[in-house]
Amino acid sequence: MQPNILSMINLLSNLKIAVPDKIFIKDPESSDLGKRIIEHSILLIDEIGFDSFTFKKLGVKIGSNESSIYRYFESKHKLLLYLTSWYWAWIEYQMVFATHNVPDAKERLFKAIEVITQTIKEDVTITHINEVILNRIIINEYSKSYLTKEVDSENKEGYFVAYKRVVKRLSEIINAVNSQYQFPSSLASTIVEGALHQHFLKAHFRSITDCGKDVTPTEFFLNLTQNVLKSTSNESK
Amino acid sequence: MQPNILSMINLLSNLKIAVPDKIFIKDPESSDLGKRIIEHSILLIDEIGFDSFTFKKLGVKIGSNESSIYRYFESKHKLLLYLTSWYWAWIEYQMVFATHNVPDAKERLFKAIEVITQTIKEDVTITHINEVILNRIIINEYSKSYLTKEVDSENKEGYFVAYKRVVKRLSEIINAVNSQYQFPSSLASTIVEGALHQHFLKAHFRSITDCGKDVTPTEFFLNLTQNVLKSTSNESK
DNA sequence: GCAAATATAATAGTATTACTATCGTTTTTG
DNA sequence: CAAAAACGATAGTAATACTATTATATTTGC
Repeated sequence: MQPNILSMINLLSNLKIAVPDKIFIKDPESSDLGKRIIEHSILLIDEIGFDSFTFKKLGVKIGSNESSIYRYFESKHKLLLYLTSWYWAWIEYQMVFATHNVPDAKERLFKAIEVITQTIKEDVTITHINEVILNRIIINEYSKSYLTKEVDSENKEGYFVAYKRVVKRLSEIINAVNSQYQFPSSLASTIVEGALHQHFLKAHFRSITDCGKDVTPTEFFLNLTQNVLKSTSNESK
Repeated sequence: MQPNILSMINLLSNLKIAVPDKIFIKDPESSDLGKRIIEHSILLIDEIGFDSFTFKKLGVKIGSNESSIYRYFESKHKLLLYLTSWYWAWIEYQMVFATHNVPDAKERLFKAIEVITQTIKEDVTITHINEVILNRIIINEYSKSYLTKEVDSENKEGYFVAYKRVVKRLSEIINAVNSQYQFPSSLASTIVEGALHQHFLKAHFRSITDCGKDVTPTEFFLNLTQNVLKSTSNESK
């Protein structure tokens, strides 16, 4: 029997999303102040952008002190890594639930792409994290978390595992649909990154995207993936 | 008149405005110091990354003063916009040149994708601009030029026209190959952005890309585009 | 060839950022 | 209830991202 949507949502909201613990000094989930830091950093970054975001400004917003925030995160960069890790871990859970007990590989791929490319419409949990706004932050700021000179050492520390797991899961589903296809990882990473990009273009550079009112990034990437995998499977000898 | 001739005329007139003049205070091409600023900003950004790059450090490198550099660019952000505009205008030139006098639409698409996705191997010009290094900067820093709160106003000022022209040209070539395909702009923008991303993954996150020693981003995107356009053209009513 | 215009260099100064360090007070908990 | 942990307040630092001013060097137009 299929569990209904509501029970899945409940289960999701009760799950603690795992973020690599080297990212923070003190786990923000372990205290009230920590949760307020996360909640309001999402709101403030969305409001003024990550570049203008400072711990001092966040302190004012939450009625706390700059120095207290530094006891949770050693820098705003680490805080961004925390938020992005949380987001991708959350997406991974959505992917797993959406594809769970779906026997047909093509249907699993359809569901997975939907989870990855869709606009998050409503805040589904009752926690301090607003996923709708966090999704906007990912679209606008995610690249900044890895486009740094420290990317290789931070990658070694495991700061990007959540993101890489999402891409790997998608590439496995792609492979299950068509094991003849030569580039499952590149296709998966192109879909994940490309979805964020199409959402950005939709909001700021409409002349170079077909996504807008009528067309969604989901439609575009579903069509693209179907065509790519259909063609190659027809070629199989 | 033939379309390829129009294309060349178009390009020539666009090369003159390759870099919108509102980007700089004083045209760096107009003086020796200006050229040294461009030449060494490329080297220094590649060396230490855009985030650590400052006009003071650049001044030391070129034996000049911070205040003199500020007479050319009002901020390091504007300098990045200059470099990226120059890069995309240069790519556009390469695209038009490579597809010029190629009668077959599929062949034109092949050549265009090659120009956009290839690793730039050698510094082809004799100018102060090293395209190999500039290409690395675009891979590592381009997103930062538009992932800002000012993107809409800067877009209105025309700071991203060069980039948008490259995407539009590619989408036109896609359309010439298969006018039935529904998402030429999204496919084009996905290829342009995705190529940069695959190059980045190749260098830093090898586990989520198939691109590496054996496979190039060019191969991946050529295969993808062919499959996407083949499938849809077969469906044409 | 020389004055005027322009370009560049040198110096100083400002507000802000991204922290670190210290210390006192409040809150938690064993 | 005492010790530990958490938090707040304040101060301080080096660097950043500039602006402003003045002096000097270079180019140019007549």
